[in-house]
Amino acid sequence: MKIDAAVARLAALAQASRLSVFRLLVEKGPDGMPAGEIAERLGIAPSALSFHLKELSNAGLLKSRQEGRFIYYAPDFKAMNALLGYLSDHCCAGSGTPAGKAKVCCD
Amino acid sequence: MKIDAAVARLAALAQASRLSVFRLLVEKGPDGMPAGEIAERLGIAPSALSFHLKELSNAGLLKSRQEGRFIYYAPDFKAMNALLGYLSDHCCAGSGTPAGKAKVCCD
DNA sequence: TAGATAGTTCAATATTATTTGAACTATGAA
DNA sequence: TTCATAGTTCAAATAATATTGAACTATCTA
Repeated sequence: MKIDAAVARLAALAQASRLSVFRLLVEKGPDGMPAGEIAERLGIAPSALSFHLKELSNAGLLKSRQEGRFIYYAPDFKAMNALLGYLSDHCCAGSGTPAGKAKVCCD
Repeated sequence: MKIDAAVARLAALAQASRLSVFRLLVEKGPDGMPAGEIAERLGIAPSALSFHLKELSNAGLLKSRQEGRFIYYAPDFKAMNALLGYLSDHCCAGSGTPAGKAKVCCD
């Protein structure tokens, strides 16, 4: 992963509403959750949620699929994993575990 | 770690200059590097660097110590590790490894 | 078809971040 | 004490983000 992608993903997660959205979707799992339900559960206005979902999607952290008139959003676990790998390799070496050797998250 | 601290740390890293600073300091190790050398190596204006160092420090990601008229900055590996643990637990479960069981980074 | 529901987009506003250069503080050396 | 160095702080300008409500598109149901 390049530094620009890492910055983009970190920025996507560096906002309370978006981090809450992402956490909720991770909890929900790969099937995802329709936008309306996310909005309702987190108390976010629909248009604001759309904006945040787009930010997360543009950063590559969310996948979506349309089902009828619902749009289901789910985490892209590979992308999140890549981010954790990047942080582990470049931002946490030098204190014991050598870069690239740390086991991170969900493989 | 609470969500607010996670957001603060993510925001601190979600900026190209700051992520570069943090990476450089991780590479350098626990002894740290004086502000001037960071500025020179990364080509950042002193006042801008001060601003970014403060952001990273406020987020808890950097330690500093004064030595003569130099101020050495070094990563707080524990803080970074806590962030990775948070992300691993809350933002990456549901895809194999159960939350809290993933091995992250530099223990 | 019309009406209702699910989401998005847009424009306006408000809020936060970032950069710049000048002024400032503190330490060390002559 | 005076000068130079290392860094920080401040205020102003700019740029990037986030929120709101209204208008819009697409899908479903009657």
